[in-house]
Amino acid sequence: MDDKVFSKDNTDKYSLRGMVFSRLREDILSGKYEVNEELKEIAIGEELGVSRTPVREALRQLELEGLVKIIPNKGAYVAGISNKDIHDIYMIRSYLEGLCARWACENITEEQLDEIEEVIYLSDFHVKKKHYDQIVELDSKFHELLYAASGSKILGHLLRDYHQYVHSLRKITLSEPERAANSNAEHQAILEAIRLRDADKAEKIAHEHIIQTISNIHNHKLAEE
Amino acid sequence: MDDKVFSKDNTDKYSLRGMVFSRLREDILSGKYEVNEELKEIAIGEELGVSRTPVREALRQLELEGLVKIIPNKGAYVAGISNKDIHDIYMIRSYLEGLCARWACENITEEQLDEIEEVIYLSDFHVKKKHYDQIVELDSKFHELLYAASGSKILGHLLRDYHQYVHSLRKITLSEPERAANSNAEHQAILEAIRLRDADKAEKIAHEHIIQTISNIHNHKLAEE
DNA sequence: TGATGTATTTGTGTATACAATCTGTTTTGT
DNA sequence: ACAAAACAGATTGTATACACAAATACATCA
Repeated sequence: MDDKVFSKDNTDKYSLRGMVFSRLREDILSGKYEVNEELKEIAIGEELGVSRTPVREALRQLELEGLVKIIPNKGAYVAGISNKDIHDIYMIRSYLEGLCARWACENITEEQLDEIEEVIYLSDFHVKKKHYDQIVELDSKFHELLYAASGSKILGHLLRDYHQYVHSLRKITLSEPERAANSNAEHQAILEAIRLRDADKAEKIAHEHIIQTISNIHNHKLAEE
Repeated sequence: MDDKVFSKDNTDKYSLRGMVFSRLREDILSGKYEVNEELKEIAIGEELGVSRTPVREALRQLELEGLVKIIPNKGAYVAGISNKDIHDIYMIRSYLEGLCARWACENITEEQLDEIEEVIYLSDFHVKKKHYDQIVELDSKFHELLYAASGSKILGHLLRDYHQYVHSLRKITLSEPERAANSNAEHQAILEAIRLRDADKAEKIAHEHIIQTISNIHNHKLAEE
């Protein structure tokens, strides 16, 4: 529900530009637009009931995120992300989450450790009850807390970006019961390693945690088709 | 010289927005603005001789890059990057360049291998002649070719971003003769590993290559102060 | 008929005007 | 004297108007 916690900036729902930005990103990621489809500022503006200005700003930002390709004096086109892109993002994340866990070993406070423990504990409960929405929410929270614990503005920024990027996918991946339980067990293991300040182990487990997620997505995709 | 090669999008010099964007980024990274200094749209517009519109769009994009913090209805403030941020970026890069080298093992073509070899060969020459500008240029080119060889749009995008980010710094780091020579030797080693399709080795060397750069920067910083 | 040049259309690039919002201060009432 | 409210100034948020560039269609000419 409360997406604010995970958004690093004010890019969200507090201005027309933010609205258009989120909306377009959602629509592109969800496949509402064809890849290479032209995004006309006026048309989008009319559809959303705003003028060109917020639309323009949103498009320029989406370009930086790589979801839109802008050709000067010509137009904006949907870039979209392929299955390979998604796979790449997870691979990249696997490395960076590892690094994040490593840094967390050096920087995390007792309070943060407790907070993460609480999240895992709560998540365990919801896994048993099969409350998938809460599980997804708590999974996000776990990673968010880890990002904060890394003590790195840059790394946090980056991981949050990718996290949001694949957010829609994650709802799917975690909705498979066994995976949700395993995932939580892995979170537990990461926490333990960090608590013991075992950087090598924490990095390794966090890394493998994301790799696990990849194979899970892969299975899911196969099952779909 | 030819910066275009490294820019993934048209964010550069082909529009007022692009101009303002590059200019502001440069100015923020080079420390022309104080951290937390307010960036007023009108003032910047007047200084650069453009209206608010391109300035606004540039600021919104810089926010996404993390260089500017925008408080809604209030203003834009310089976020800047600290020495720790730079260190973090290099650490992140060390992992990602490793991954990049790994993927290059799987995807690189013979032509690309030859091209990289040529760059290294040329660079060797300029190192001996102490042509620092060309060395920096070729170093950029080496990495750029590797990014392309990874076959990953996402990873390439990301690494190019960070590469640009620390571009000003890199001019310094490579201008130390021994480092330039060592750096080139490391490039050679990376190339060899990739040619032999030894992913583990390629990843390891590429990773350590960036780590080396970090300690070099560290030394340099110490020498400065 | 085909090619070329021009006019029209469409859409972006930029500038400016106006509305909403925030901040700090002054004023006013107790 | 102090607190709360109202006001003034500045700055951003949005809308609109105009300028420019690109694409297209059509007409003209070889």
